[in-house]
Amino acid sequence: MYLRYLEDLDTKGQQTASSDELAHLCGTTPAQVRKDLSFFGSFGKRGLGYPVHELTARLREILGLEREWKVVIIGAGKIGAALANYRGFWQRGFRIVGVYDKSAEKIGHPWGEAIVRDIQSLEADVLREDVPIAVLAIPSDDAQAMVDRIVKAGIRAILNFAPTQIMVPPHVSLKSVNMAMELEGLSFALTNPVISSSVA
Amino acid sequence: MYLRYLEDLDTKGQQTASSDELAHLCGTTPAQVRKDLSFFGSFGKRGLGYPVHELTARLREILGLEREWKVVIIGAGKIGAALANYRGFWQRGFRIVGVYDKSAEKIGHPWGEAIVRDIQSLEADVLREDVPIAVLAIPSDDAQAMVDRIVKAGIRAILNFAPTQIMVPPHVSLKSVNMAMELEGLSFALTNPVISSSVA
DNA sequence: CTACCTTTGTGAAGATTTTCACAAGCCGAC
DNA sequence: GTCGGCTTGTGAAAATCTTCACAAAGGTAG
Repeated sequence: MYLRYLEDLDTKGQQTASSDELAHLCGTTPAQVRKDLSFFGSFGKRGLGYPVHELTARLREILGLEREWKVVIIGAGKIGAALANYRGFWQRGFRIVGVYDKSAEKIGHPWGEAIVRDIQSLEADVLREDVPIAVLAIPSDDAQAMVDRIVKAGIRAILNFAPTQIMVPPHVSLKSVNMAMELEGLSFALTNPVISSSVA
Repeated sequence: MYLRYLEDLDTKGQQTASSDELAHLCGTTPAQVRKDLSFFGSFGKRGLGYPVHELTARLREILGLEREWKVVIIGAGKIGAALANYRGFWQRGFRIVGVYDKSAEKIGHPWGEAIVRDIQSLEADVLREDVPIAVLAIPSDDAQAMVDRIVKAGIRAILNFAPTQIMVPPHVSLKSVNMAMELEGLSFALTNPVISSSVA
């Protein structure tokens, strides 16, 4: 999040930013900003603030965004389409090297700039190209089995959009996005205005 | 999350579930399950576990899912399309009553089962139909201005997909989903295998 | 060079969340 | 009945996270 706003400031040509300013932009507190950044090192100058350009570069380095990452998308549905077309991914160095589906109607057809491939060839492709990241946009029922397959093929990080709990071995990183659950959280907040403010 | 798995168990006809079983399904601990549920009441029977069907109903009630919620989608792009077609929303009682865009090429054209409307008519529609929830799937630069508009029109909850910080008055609920940031988290985990396990 | 204003970095304090551990209660068997 | 095996609900302890508050340090003006 800090990177997101530091890049804005850098584009605007701002030289330095105080923890106070970053906190306002990110919706947090100055103390939080300082503690967070201090985890990775001592980047600021007392009396001045943080050097925007330098800190931006440093955060990109810490996050591993100075290189390109190959990504496969599994499931050529609407969610996959939204992700593939999302400019933010490309800008951040994520390169979609393949889109896979199991449905015969989709296989072989063009899809954005890529062509949908048969999911049968996924393992071989991932192994050959050494792809580290997979985005999972398939139905819940198939999700865990697919995860087991791609983990065996060498995938080391998974972004999961199936609304189900996924198990991965400890060396594999997993993030899940569950849009229905987010909406349900809003429903809860609307239904219980008082409680929800204390539960967040 | 508990609801998600309780519904599965209920469909399978399972009568009761222990905190141990729920914890395994949800990827948490039995103590956590019991504390979480105890916040809302005392639903279990000692020696037996929680009554699946009854607890399911109770959680749906707590979450406000026993009614229908009108939702407008703002931004007729790929993300909006993915959401509109997402069966999970309908199943949970979220009814998409309108899709809005500002681009003249999209306005008036069919889009799923709805027709894309001019964003100029958004305020009037929201006021007339008393729509409580908006999904924001537009570029970051326009997001805050749009939020201010729809809040003024009476929207009380917002699900934001723009990768930017949004400010809302205290009576409005906000959830943000930032897919680029999720992927960056994975990049960080791949780059710093040791640290990331301690930072999560 | 000094006085003063600003802002970081960080131990310590405070707040919150998670885990522990066990009494209380339910069930079935005998 | 009552015994024994389970499982909840919950205070208390432990762990974690956030905020406070202030010494240390950079900058600037005179």
